[in-house]
Amino acid sequence: MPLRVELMRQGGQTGNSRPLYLQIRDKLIERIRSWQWRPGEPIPTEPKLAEQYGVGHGTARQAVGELENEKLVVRIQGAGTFVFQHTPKNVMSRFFSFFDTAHGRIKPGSRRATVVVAKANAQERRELDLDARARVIRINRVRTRRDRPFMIEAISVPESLFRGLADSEDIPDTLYDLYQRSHRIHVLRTEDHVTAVAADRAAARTLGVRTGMPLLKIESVAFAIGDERVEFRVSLCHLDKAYYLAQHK
Amino acid sequence: MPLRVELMRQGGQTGNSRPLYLQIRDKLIERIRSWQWRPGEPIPTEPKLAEQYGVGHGTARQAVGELENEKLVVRIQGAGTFVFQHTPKNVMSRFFSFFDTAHGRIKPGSRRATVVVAKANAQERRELDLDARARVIRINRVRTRRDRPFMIEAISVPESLFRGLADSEDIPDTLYDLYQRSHRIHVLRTEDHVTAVAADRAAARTLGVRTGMPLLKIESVAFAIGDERVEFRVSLCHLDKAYYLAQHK
DNA sequence: CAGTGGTCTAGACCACGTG
DNA sequence: ACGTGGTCTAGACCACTGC
Repeated sequence: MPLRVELMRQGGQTGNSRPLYLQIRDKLIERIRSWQWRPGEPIPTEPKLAEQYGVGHGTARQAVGELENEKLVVRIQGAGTFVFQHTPKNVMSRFFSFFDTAHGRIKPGSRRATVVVAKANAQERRELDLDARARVIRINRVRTRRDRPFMIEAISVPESLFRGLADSEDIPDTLYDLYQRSHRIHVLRTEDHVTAVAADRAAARTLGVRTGMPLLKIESVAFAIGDERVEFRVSLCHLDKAYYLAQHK
Repeated sequence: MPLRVELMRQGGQTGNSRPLYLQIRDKLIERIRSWQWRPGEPIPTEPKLAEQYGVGHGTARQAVGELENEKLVVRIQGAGTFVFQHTPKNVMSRFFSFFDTAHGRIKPGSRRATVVVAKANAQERRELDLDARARVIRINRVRTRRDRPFMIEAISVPESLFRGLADSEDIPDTLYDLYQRSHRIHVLRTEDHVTAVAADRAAARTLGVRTGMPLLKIESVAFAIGDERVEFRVSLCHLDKAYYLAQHK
């Protein structure tokens, strides 16, 4: 028996007349967020969604179009509509915005990753919206470029959302695909606060530069479905013949 | 007599079957680019566009929707659809991405603007796609924050696109609205290359910091309709309790 | 109140991917 | 060949703006 859902029609006297396609959008997002449809899996076809929700196919289509704009699904003509799946490749191209002046996007390596669990400090609590007693998992590592260190990353995530992450054998180059695969956390966007700082003694030694050398400092928060803050990251970069790319539209 | 335009219908045997709504989108963009419809002015209503191009209203609507996504027009329900108009306010919020750690977006002032015309150097020719003999207009100025210098801007634009700009009485705080108003150049996006550098003697003196102080350096190219490169800008910023914001989606 | 853009429907056909 | 998403049509009604 086909599932049917009641929606607030425009004619309703409640004044609660959010457009049908947005109400359906919300329900579809919830079905993705709740893991009913998993990354890489097809969602029902547009005619089926139209039938399930008792609307015309144009309206169902409009709802799916919203999900597509928010990059929650990918439509492939002739094949179907699939829940967006983070992969190392697309995570890199979407969220890793460091480029070599001559040779395109930097393909970073990784070194010396350490993982610890601790009580969240004030900055972590603020950036991740945590309460005073919350704990975080901290990942520290050095990223390399042509096998030489160029960036120090200090990553903090709420322990409550990432149970088990601290026990991981090793930390892969890209995390957002891991977050999605293993922790059902679907990162949709990041916000980077960028400044320039002088290398302190420790950073200088790690990066192989002189103390006082100008470094790019990026404080970044990642947001998941529902604009939930799920990761705080501080990166210190020594950019030699390289740059950080930002676009404004 | 109503204007009629011939479009390539899908049935056409040429194999040239670009969707109607995209063909119409192109024609609408051209009418905006050519100044037939000016910034702030309404474009024809959707029923009129449908009639002009001999398509259903849904198709005309889809074409206008594309323009809206590209921020070339603004739709206002009940009123009409208007060519997007840059204003100091919206230029700031869209393209000036410097924030005070405590108090939101920085509202910069401006000092000591100088304007000169010269032969384009190698970097300008590369960034602006100019040939060897091309000339540029260079604007140099110091931007202030709470009345103190915090950023040095060196702006270069092709003389061929900005005739008369060099004779301007004074340079306003925001340029993209001026470019649109006085030179018919509609900036749609910018691409920023960000690095950290040490302040040299001149920069340090201008910004009131010690030589060697880490500064944010931003090399930015502005693109207009048709992805034409229309401005190259180098900014040197001393960010004290402030940051540059970038978002990735 | 007339006219604008916004939502919704139903149906037709096209382009494409898969089996 | 079939089923998917993509395009296009025609018509109805709603929500909003401005006269």
